[in-house]
Amino acid sequence: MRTRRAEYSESTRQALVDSAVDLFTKRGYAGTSLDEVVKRARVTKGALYHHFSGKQALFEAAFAQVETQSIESLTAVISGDGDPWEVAVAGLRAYVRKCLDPEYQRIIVHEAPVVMGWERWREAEEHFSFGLLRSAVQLLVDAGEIEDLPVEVMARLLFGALSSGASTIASSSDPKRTGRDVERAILRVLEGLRKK
Amino acid sequence: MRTRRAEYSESTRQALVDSAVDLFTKRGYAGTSLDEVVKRARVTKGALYHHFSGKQALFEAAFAQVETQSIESLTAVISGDGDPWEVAVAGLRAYVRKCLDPEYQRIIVHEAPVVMGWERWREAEEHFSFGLLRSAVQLLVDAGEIEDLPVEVMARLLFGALSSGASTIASSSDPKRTGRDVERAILRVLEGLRKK
DNA sequence: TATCTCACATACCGACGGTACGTACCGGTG
DNA sequence: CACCGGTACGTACCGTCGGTATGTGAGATA
Repeated sequence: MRTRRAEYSESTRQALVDSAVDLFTKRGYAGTSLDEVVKRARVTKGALYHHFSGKQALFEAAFAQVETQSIESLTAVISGDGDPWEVAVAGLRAYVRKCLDPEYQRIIVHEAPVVMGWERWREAEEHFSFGLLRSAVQLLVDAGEIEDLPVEVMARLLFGALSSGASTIASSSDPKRTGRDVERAILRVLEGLRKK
Repeated sequence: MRTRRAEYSESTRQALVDSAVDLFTKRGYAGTSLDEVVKRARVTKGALYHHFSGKQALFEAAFAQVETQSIESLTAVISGDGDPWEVAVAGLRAYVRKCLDPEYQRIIVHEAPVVMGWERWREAEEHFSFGLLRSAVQLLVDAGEIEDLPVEVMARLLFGALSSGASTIASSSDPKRTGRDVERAILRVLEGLRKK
């Protein structure tokens, strides 16, 4: 049953999350006040605390929204069932591009581990970007394309390297050039792991 | 001229920084109140705001202290002038060990980029751990040990991978095993970049 | 229509970062 | 030795912000 009240409620919740994503991206978690969030969403703190248990919960909702959108755009790239190596390379490129999105970079890469705590962040990432990356690495190992080092660890290292690379690109004075360098370096590292 | 007054003052400042390092490590930046810091240092906020312009400045002092200690222990490892490759490997091992130190991991790796802002963190790191790592990479390239990809980018990627790897080890249920896996994986990546 | 419920709004509290101002003590000067 | 200037704090207070308790009105229910 889809009542009108429920629609209003969902709309309010969505407005709060959108506002949160926007402000957390611009000013960070600590720099964003809930008063600002509710003001931009044209509601009050009563609404916020009705939908979320607190600031942390609101952040996690913003986190989930950004990650969900990312997953959608990434799976579209990966779902093609061509040569595993080609697919993996395309996925890498797509992920680096994603990391350059301000929302993703600020909320997911930089703030989330601190705000949610590294342990909880890691757990949440299992179902999102990191989970996807690990499956990709697993595919490459299964296909015999790269050495079969422990997948979990390999994925972690790659994840860290990619995030760091994306941050470097984003704050570079010549993003285009740095972007090419990062891509080439990552590909070169993968080539180094490739079985002949 | 080393007056007694200056010694007292320096001692007070040091007590504040030590207290800050300890509390920031245990509870993080946001979770640490300045009242706690000054209480543990057995002074008041007046003293704190005499020595530091605010909470951020106190954090940066803590950051500098932890990094300075790290630099000292790392340069000791690297300063040996043996085979560049051996020195680099020893340096990598030493850095991963450093990342497992709670103070370093929490303050430098996790909190600093968020608290100081990524840009400022990057700038500060030029004179500390990252600067050291980049020189090490530069040495390997100059010695013709690895491919001469852009050093800056390579160092960034390696830095991110190492930090991520260290976090993985620290939160692993079997740190010893994970530690070995991370070391092996990193070395394997470097081998892949090695010129034949 | 009467009632109930829930999705908010309003008013308020305590904690915390930061500031203004007071003060005691050290170190130099006549 | 008396005096004085400045440094190194301590104390009292303010504004902001996250969180809570309670009121209320529109929409669902019978």
